[in-house]
Amino acid sequence: MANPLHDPFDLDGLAGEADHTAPAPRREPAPPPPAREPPYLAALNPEQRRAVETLDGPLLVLAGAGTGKTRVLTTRIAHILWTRRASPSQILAVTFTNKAAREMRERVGHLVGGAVEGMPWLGTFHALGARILRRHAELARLKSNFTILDVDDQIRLMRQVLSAENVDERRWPARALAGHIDSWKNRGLAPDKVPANEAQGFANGRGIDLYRQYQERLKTLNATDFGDLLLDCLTIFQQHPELLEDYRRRFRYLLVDEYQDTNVAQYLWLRLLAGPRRPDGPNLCCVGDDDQSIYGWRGAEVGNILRFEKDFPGATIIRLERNYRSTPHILGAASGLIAANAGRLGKTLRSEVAASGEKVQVRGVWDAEEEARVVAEEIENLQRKGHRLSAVAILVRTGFQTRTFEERFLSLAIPYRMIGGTRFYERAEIRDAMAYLRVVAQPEDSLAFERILNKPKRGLGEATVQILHQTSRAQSLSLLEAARLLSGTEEVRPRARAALGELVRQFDGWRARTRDLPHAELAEIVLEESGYTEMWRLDRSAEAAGKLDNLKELIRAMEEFGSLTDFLEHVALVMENEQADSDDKVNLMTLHSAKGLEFDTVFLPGWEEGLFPHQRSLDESGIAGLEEERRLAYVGLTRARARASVLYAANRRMHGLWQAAVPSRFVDELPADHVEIENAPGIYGGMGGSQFEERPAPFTSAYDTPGWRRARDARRGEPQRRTDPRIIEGQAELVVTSEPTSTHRPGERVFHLKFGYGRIVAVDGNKLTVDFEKAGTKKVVDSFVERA
DNA sequence: TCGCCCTATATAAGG
DNA sequence: TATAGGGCGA
Repeated sequence: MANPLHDPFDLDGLAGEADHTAPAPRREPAPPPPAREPPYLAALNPEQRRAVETLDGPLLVLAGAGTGKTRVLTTRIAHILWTRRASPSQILAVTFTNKAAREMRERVGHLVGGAVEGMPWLGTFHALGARILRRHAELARLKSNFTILDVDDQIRLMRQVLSAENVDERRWPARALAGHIDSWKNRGLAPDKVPANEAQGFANGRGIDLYRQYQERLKTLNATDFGDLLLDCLTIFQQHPELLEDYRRRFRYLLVDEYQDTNVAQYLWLRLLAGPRRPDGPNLCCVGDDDQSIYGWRGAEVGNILRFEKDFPGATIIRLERNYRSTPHILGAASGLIAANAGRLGKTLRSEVAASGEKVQVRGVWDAEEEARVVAEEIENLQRKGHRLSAVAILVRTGFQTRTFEERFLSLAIPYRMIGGTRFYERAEIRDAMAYLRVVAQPEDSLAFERILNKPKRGLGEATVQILHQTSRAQSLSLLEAARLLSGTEEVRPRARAALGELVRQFDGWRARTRDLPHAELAEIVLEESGYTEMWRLDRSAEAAGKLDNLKELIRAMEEFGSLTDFLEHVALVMENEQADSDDKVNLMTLHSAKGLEFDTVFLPGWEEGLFPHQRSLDESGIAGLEEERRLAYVGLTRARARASVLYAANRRMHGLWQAAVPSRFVDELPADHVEIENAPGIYGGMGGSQFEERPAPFTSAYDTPGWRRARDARRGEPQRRTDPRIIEGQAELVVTSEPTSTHRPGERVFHLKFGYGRIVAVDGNKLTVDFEKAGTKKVVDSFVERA
């Protein structure tokens, strides 16, 4: 292999590059651009056009929802190519999701007439990070065929580290450590850079040490996690400036999508690649919308976009404020809502849609079942009027909310599709199959080896695994090599010894055949000979058939790739198995996965305090969390072209407990001019008239939100009181704390809003087990019952 | 070593 | 409520 320090771009394997010849810094005079005005410019509005034509210097495009952000990005790339400012391989274009990358590639291809195979540097942060890291793997103590571990593997590896260090896993769960490490990596912090005081809370201050050990284990496994794909790049760039310089000269244009979602590591990565501003340095263009920053919880820093002018002096800022998607009412409602957030760059979206359209519908319902019933009914009405189901979406805050809708749709035979759910490559059987292939491709992948060691059952249990680990640690061997060693010694029982020997022999055989067999065929042989498929064939359970189908699908998917390595890379970085689903179905997904999409009709259920804004968000991040939730609401509303419908339920079952719910403060923040309120009769008034007033005092004050006040006032027939949206309650008030112990005693007769009268059977903290007269025995939280 | 049962736990999500 | 992981008995 060529020395990557001196000739990193030679490994590209790209044919037909314009600049293959000159490694030295140079900027040849560009050939004159074609005289004729490019056809794509005519399709742009003046601001978009300026964003496309401002090619020199840092540029921030603040693109509000529905203002043609992707069009600007893709047209800009086309324009760079058209004006001969750079060849395709000199443009770095980075996105967050594979979907966005794919769309960008397609649209650029469409604009420049097909040939964009030459854009090797268009992809997600992680894909591009992996690409760079594979070229310089040895600088990060890796081999270029390193494995990219998924979250599942990460946790298992951390468990191993924790148990090796005798850390009590019940007290310090691996998940929590994973969380810490992830957030350090998101902030670009290698173990030696983590501030000492930060890990105090974990395992008696051993957090950083555990982080270091985890990194060591990764290196011995020749593996990285997702965070390393960027973090290792940062380290390499910092330690090898000449190499960074090569990349800076290489990339004449940098384009970044969804800049508001970048975390610190991504920001540093971009800054390093952009370098100081200079004539031969790259030109950076970031596109984003601070109002759509909804990934703070996974490390995104809105600050990055807010700080752009400071970070890149002399930056041009262009606002795209013409919205081509939503009607004025929908846009008015969304704008009014988001105005309650402080610390925005500020945009005034104007609707370019002629029809004023319907107002945003706001509707209170009794519970989730009614919510689903109402939505399904409206969808059927739309369908009767000739609307397509695929133009309808239901956007929920949390995953569990989809269940009620699914049940309703199933019983009414309304076709629907779940977007986001469990992904193909996360299924257990797919992971197992992948683990076999990973060991074939990379025998040092001991995590994969351990995963399939006893799948199917080979009589290799806990005891054998322990000995394998000891041997592997003592002799610095991979688990596979440890197994090879142990299969020839007396250290394990004869049965296990034979099984180990057989497994090692099989892997040797499969590995030997990688060269002369197509990889999909080899995979079939591996799964067959290992007995893995047989295991599922013999399985009598209901899921077994589906799992076999999935395995077939896996083989089919493999056929589309050039090699086993390519396929493994794809799975690690893409996770989803693309399925073209053009059928006419209702779309069901979380608000997070709806970003970037649009629909004629959007239903937004579950606008209740605690669910949306989500309690956890408020507890963990206070006002910042609330503002992020509000941005999420903004994203939800702005998905709608013609119709948006907000719903909230008076009662919701969460974690198996019934909770009385109050309307979200966001409901109250929607400007009255743009909404039409339609409360189902009796939701916040009829029933007994006591559910708001006769609560214990601490509960009432905790729920003193605008939405709650509105519901209460509406009930009293008083005029609605609008609170100044800029005044946000202090964090303490946002936290709903349930009383730790109940004042209720077994034997008491109580009344519950949903279940009626009953007698307390047991008291556990604030949870009561109540034997209801009509509803049977239920567990409820004490604040939802009153003494009868 | 396997399998069952109990209990603790977590509910946002992409690469 | 649903599930996953740990503990314990056969």
